[in-house]
Amino acid sequence: MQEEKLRKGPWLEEEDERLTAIVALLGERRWDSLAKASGLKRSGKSCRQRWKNYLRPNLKHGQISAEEEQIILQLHDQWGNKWSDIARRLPGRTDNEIKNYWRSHLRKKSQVPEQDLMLSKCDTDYSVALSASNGDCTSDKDDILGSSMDFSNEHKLSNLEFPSSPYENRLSDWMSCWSYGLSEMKHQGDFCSSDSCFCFPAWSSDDSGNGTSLWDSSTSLWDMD
DNA sequence: AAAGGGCTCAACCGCATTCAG
DNA sequence: TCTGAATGCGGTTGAGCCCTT
Repeated sequence: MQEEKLRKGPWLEEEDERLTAIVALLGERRWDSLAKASGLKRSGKSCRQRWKNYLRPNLKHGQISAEEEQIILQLHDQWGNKWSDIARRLPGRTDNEIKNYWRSHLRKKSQVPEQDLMLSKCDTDYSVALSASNGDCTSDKDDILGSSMDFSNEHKLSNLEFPSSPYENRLSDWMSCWSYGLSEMKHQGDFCSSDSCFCFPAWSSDDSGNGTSLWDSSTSLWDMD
């Protein structure tokens, strides 16, 4: 059997759309399976990274503000190269973005030599960190559904092959609901995100919208049973 | 206008950690 | 408890853009 070669390099718009749609459907986990399910010739790892750093809703893509810069400087002073920790204090920013920004803009500004930073790391009161606001829930991806859904027809999700783990079996079942689910979601007109998770407002059922969501917010898991 | 050097940022890589069976 | 898979993280790379000469 010949393993198909995985794509590398910059992502195409179509790939982004596919990934966005499949993550909306299946959630942010099991990236390998998700990569296969999407039909993308990308590794799960690559999909995960693309999602986290670029496609995830609520990401800010604009310039880092002066306040944000101050925060980065301050936290980097405190914690060193803990990019993911710093990113958590800056809603909408990714660790990658902060890391790049620090390297290109702030490294020279930083007063502390890099090797000393590791010594000064401490778990001081994180409250410095800025109660970051969250209101910024607007998403550029409002039209995700509209622009991406056609691929379900073109790319034959039904042809997917999954190994036989329980999750993947259930995933297969899910895929068979694909078309129905999408049209239903589209009808609902809104699948919003909260933090890093998508949740479908109502998955199925009657016209009144009293559907049952399969997203279990208490466990942060999809209820596939 | 062309060359080249520096900068930015998306993406890759490898290791560490966590999770699930 | 062990082991393999999945995920998280930080460092590095490289393409493309911009600025200077």
